[in-house]
Amino acid sequence: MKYSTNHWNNINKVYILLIKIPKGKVSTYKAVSQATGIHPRAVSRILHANKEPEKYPCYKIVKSDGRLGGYGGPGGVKRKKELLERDGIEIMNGKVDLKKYLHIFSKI
DNA sequence: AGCGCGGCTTTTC
DNA sequence: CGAAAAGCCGCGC
Repeated sequence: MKYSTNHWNNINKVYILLIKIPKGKVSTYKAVSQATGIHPRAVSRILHANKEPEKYPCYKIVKSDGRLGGYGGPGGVKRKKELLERDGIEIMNGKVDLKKYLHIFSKI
């Protein structure tokens, strides 16, 4: 099988990667997917089911083309944008400059 | 080159 | 069991 199916292990990996993202950087669903071996769909699902958003900043995960995608928290995407800007990330035309702000994960 | 459409995979209700 | 969800990729026009 191409992707991991161990629920607990997958969730763990995603959260670990999330907290490893330094301030002022973001990541993408795809990057997390590749780093963890989880399907992008599953990643989004895990992030949405995140029970501790303060610990695991799901807002730092954007789509592969730089757009924010969605946000399941209060305020929706607007809130997500604010949080990103608070971290010093510029959002131009509703998109994040991945070349500047994408965090590359070291091996997991 | 840009837009629209459908398929794919996993998790949750 | 069936459907939906915070996405991604490939194809056709």
